[in-house]
Amino acid sequence: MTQAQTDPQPRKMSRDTRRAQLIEATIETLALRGYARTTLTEVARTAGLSHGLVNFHFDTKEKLLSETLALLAEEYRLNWQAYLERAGADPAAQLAALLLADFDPAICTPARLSAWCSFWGEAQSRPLYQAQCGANDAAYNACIAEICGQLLEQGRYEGDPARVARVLRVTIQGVWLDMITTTPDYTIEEGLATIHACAAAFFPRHFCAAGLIP
Amino acid sequence: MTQAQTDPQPRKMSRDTRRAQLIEATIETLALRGYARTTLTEVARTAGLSHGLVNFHFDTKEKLLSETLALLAEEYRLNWQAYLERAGADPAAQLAALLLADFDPAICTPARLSAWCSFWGEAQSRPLYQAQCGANDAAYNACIAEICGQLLEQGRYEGDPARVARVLRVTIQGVWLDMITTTPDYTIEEGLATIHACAAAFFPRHFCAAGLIP
DNA sequence: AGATTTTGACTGGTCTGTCAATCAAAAACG
DNA sequence: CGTTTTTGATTGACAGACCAGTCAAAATCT
Repeated sequence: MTQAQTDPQPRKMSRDTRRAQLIEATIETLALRGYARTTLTEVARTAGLSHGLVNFHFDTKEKLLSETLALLAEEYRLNWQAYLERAGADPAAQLAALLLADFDPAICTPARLSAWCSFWGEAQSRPLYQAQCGANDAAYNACIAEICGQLLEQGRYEGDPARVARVLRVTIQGVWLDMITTTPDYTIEEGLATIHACAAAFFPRHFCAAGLIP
Repeated sequence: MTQAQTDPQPRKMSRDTRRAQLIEATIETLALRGYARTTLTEVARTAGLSHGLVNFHFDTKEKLLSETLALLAEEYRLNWQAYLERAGADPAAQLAALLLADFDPAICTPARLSAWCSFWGEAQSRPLYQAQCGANDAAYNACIAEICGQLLEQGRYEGDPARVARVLRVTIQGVWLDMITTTPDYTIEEGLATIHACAAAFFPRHFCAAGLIP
């Protein structure tokens, strides 16, 4: 977060450090003010820097926003892939890991959720969204569909893998949206419970309201 | 849609007609350009009018957007309540009606979905969203939770009514988001099939992939 | 000293909201 | 019924504010 205002920050920092700092400030500003009122001056002030620096490091506002979205997409991808890797080979455990991943406290913060929502809401940024997230989204979809397919087969459940996978995915997205738009007090636990209820409906012998059945 | 540009529109029209016309143009503009790039001039041009008229009829841009959201919220509420009324007293039929309602071609248009998304994404408009939609959302939630409760009991299903209801609701929202953000070609039928798959998972003796079981 | 980062004033452009003038329909009048 | 007046919708030019991007100068580092 901002160590702004009263800081004797080292004047010169590595390019990457400054860029990361500005991107983080962009996420915060998107969350706090929304896409429409996110100005370079506001981003710079949140980072405790002057607005000229934004153009120095990113050339244009568009590139700043583009790289912000790229960062969000990349950290999202790394997160679920890490969870998946730790889950082993069992499809039920893999699915449980994927569901947990999206509620990891590093990913599922108010600021990041709001920032995502800002990008979704901005029609202008939809081609940008496709460019930055299309490949990742496709990989995620293929992955969760594959896992659901295995689990359906293993548990002799009925259902179309692609549709079950899509329900799980959009339920997560819908819960995310809920966490942003509804009045405060929607905890990560409640979000997880909702998605686990959904998983339990499709895979009652593998999931319950509390999550994966051991 | 716009009969703009080449029109010999009657010069004087009723206040309400013009206001409705401008609100419709606002929805289109939000969908096409996003919240951030929605300007009064653009709205007016879409409506085939001069931009001075917007301020004449709505005073400020903020009020225009506020009334646009109010219209969306109201037509949404009227729609699901009408579906519900036609459904009779059976909870399964009521739930089927609620699910269908959100994919009614009058509600579920690209422009309207995008406009909703614009409002969700704009942090600034979140208090406005609560003010305009909070009561409606609460009524909807209470309604679908009640119906799910009845259906759970009637069918001797297991599950928490509030959570089942929330899964269904956020799945609809998630599908809506999908229909906007993913590359084209996501039909209403596919959306309905997804939500029906979800309902079938919770209520397998009442719903199947094709919808309500007769 | 030379290289690089950082600042903040400045510019050109865009947007919102205002307003005086215009215009068409309705009302009042002869 | 034709003419004039009134009403109120409509227009487009304009002012004030704000913002992205530029740049010369300053600060800092090597």
